[in-house]
Amino acid sequence: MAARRQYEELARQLSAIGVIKRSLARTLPPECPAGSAAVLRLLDQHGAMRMSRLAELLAVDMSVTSRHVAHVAERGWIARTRDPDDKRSRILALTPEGGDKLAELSDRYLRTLEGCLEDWPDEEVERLCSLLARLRESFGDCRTATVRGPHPAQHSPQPATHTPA
Amino acid sequence: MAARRQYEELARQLSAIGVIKRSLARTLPPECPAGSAAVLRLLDQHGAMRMSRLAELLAVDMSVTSRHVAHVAERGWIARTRDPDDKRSRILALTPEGGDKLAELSDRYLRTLEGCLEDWPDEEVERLCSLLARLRESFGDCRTATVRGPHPAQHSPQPATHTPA
DNA sequence: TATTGTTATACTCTATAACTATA
DNA sequence: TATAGTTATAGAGTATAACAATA
Repeated sequence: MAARRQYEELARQLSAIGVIKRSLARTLPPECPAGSAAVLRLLDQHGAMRMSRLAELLAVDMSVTSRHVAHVAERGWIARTRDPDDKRSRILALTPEGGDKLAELSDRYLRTLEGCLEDWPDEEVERLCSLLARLRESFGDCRTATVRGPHPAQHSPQPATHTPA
Repeated sequence: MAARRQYEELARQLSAIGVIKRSLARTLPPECPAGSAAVLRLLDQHGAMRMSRLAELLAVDMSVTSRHVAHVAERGWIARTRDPDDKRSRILALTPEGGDKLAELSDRYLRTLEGCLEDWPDEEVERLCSLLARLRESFGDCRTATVRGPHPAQHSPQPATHTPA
């Protein structure tokens, strides 16, 4: 259990990560913003899946997922087919064009990352990854146990417990 | 220099941090969203300063800073006074009311963080903080050296080199 | 009735560009 | 002419709620 001072520092660091994400997002072409890229990446990594599963991996609401998916589907980067076993569901799969797009994106994105972190030793990158993964786990686990405090607007029992990517 | 696989993993982790930030942001009262809270926090931490300095610490454009500042100023949480030495500038300072508000926010925010990370040893929190700080440094340093790639819409020479909080 | 997904609406955060006022 | 800051506008991302189709 760390000191409050450390949590303050962590809060500062977390709130400042935005600048990095925006920096990386700027490497993406205008027709494929970050949300769309994430959809392509997850479908490539995990294979075909349904909306609900994708929403879980993205860790956002399904309504948001639906919009991202519509965007990439309109451009032919993914295919949506009805699930024969449950006609409410749609199965999402990366198309060859989507695969090409993803390769192109990843190349630019990862080269930028490499460029910025070229002087980082392997182990540091590894360590950062695993600490971030663990951070997400810790947050996922305590999702229901939100601090109840003095101010009223509290959405008490949190919705579904996402367990993202 | 790490392997591409590691950068892919880091990219995944970075893109998934959003869920944590949103989780923490939900602890804030509606009248003081994250942007406003960040302004209060930085003025408390660094003392009075001008807009341009605050924009640098927030690592966002000054136009964005201006709006956040207007929001907290309207509520009496900060005071804006003209700089007598340069009447274009305005000096921003936390008011007592702003200090109270910040204390209230921080309490909720940090208790949530503590709750989620209660099983983390000190050193892990420390390590995560310093890796994140270093990540921001690495990105700040390579800000001008963006990868030039196949797609045209490249805002070549990046704007000012922010060196945030 | 419950679940899967879509759409409408609203809000936050951000950047670019045009503008005002000082320097 | 250049700089500090503001405002107008536009775009991305998100959530909530109402809805349609299916289970």
